[in-house]
Amino acid sequence: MQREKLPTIKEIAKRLKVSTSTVSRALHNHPSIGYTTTMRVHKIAQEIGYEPNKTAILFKQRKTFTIGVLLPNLSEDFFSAAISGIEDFAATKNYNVLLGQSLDDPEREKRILETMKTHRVDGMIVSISKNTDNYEHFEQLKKYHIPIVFFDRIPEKEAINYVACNLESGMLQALNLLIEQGHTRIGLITGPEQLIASAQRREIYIKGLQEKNIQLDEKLIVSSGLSKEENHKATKKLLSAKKRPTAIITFNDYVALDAIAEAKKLGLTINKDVCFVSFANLPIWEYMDSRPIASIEQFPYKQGEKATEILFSVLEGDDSMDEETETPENQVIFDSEMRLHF
Amino acid sequence: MQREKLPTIKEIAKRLKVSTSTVSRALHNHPSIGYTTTMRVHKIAQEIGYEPNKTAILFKQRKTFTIGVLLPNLSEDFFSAAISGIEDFAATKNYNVLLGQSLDDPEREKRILETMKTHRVDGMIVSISKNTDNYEHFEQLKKYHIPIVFFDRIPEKEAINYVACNLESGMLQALNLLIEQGHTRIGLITGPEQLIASAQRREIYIKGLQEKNIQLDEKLIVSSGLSKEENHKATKKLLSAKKRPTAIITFNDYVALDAIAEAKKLGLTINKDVCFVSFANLPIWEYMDSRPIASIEQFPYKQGEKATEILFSVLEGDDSMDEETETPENQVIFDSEMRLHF
DNA sequence: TTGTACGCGTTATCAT
DNA sequence: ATGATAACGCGTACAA
Repeated sequence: MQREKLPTIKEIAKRLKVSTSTVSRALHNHPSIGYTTTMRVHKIAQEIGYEPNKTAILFKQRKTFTIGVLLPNLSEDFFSAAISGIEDFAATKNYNVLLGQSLDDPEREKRILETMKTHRVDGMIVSISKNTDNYEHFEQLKKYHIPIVFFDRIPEKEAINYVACNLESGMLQALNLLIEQGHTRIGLITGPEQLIASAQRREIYIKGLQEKNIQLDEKLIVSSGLSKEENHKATKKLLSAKKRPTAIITFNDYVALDAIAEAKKLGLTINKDVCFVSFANLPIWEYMDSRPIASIEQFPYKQGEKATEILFSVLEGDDSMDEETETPENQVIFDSEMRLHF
Repeated sequence: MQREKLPTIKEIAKRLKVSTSTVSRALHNHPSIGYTTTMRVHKIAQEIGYEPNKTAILFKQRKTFTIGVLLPNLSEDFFSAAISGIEDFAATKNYNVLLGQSLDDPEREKRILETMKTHRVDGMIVSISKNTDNYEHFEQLKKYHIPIVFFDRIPEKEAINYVACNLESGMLQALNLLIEQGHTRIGLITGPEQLIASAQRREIYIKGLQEKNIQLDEKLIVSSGLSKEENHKATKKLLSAKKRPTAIITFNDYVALDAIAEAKKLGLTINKDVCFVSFANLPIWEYMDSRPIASIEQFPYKQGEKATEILFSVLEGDDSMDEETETPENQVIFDSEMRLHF
């Protein structure tokens, strides 16, 4: 079971007939150790291929120099971009990234959190699963002094650190664009009712229309469970109405893909009979002819990076008052931006 | 610097006025400990929220229950699928996944390997960077008894564990399909010369044509540095020749995207004037009208999963003879398969 | 059935 | 300038 022994400072000490403390200090170039001794230690260390045993150090220091990242999945472009941001930032601090995908399964999420906890990660960055409705397991971590920074999919709680993206700015830009282009019947495909993100989109949509004095038509708002079938259904519902919308804002890019496919199937020409605006920004859009006229960019890389930055500021801050680390600076909201595709 | 102290078995021992060993055994439900004692220990442990300190255990056991994963990037769909396979399998063994992206930068690759080593991961799964030409840093790990399983992008060495995908089966299927459909002038866009993958594709291409008695035209083989510009250039070179090919096999999906865009720009109709076959299989193809007629599927998820399985078989195997763990079973090659898109 | 003592590799503290 | 020793938290061989 036990793995082979690797060279330790003891070994070096024995060979040089000095004490382990001398070796330890020499290796850290402590000024109190004589030049020659220091040199000899380094030389032997080199020769026998000594590497400090981090597990021992971590154990002693009660730190792991590892941050846990828990997110729904890596297949979505959004999250793989986010983790790049996280990893890049963590690398600058010589931290490692322990990865877990919840796959939007609350049970899996809980299990992963559990292993992260027992592995004593120094902190966590979390984007919660779609179906999570209780946050007890996150509270748990607080007891163990493991700070969490949530990003993008954040729980509805007060005292948390988070990074998110404000959809309003981008969505209003998009609405204005559509209205300027003469669209008056603008549809909205939101996600499942229980998702905050769905409610948000709906509210901003309504607000935006009001600002421009456009009469709200409840029939132009439909929701989808986000499966392919439901996306198709939602689109069909919108587009086969008597007074069909000439533009549709979709919950995200994956919905947009299905919606565009469905619109084509219904014989409509994209960007002529009907055009789309979508949240997030698949890098692949530029290769597609039938694409939304605009995306609402939510900066996944930037979000990941910022979340990590916040996590480190908490980690490096006073541990003494770690009950209340959630200051305004630890709650960051980026503004989304509309990006034109044509 | 030091983090707050968490409950330990000492604490429990003190409260119950028993020895730490009793507590330790009770927590493991050791049969030698009396029922009441065991119960009392569990109760207190529960109350004060005791969690075994894994870092201490790992330190003692010289194991970390963590595998390191080093791959070029997570933006490519191929790798994010692969890591899902890895993570899923690792989870079944209660192992964690430490992640590192080389971004195809050999220096970064080296650094990541270094941190993985000092963090004493139990094993590694690696897909090497595009530009790596020396494998010393991998040899290093062997000294520290950290087994490596390579996948997909594997070094040209004998004694290694690996999982890869044999392109031949899929590519021959694709060639045959094209030939059956009447294509005789079939172009090939390979990658940079120094990549093994490029040579492979070239060889199989030539072999496939020979088998069907089709005269090889060297002009139909071009290589690209895989940047967007080079992809466009390579495509242009093929398609603007006097006797242009009616079908093109591209190095991968990203090349295909650029090639298709370029073909359109040249006024050609995809799948009529010219059609494409590509390696890998972007899930998004189905949403695109202008897509390759077929993909050569390389099963990233399966590769990741299998690589992890092999890693565990090595980890669980005899440590005694760890010089030569590379047995035939540890060198797995999947057959690629052609998948039609229409 | 329970307790004592030791070791894992390192560093910090207190001597010398 | 260097050495001896304790401590981090846990598991376990050996004693009682």
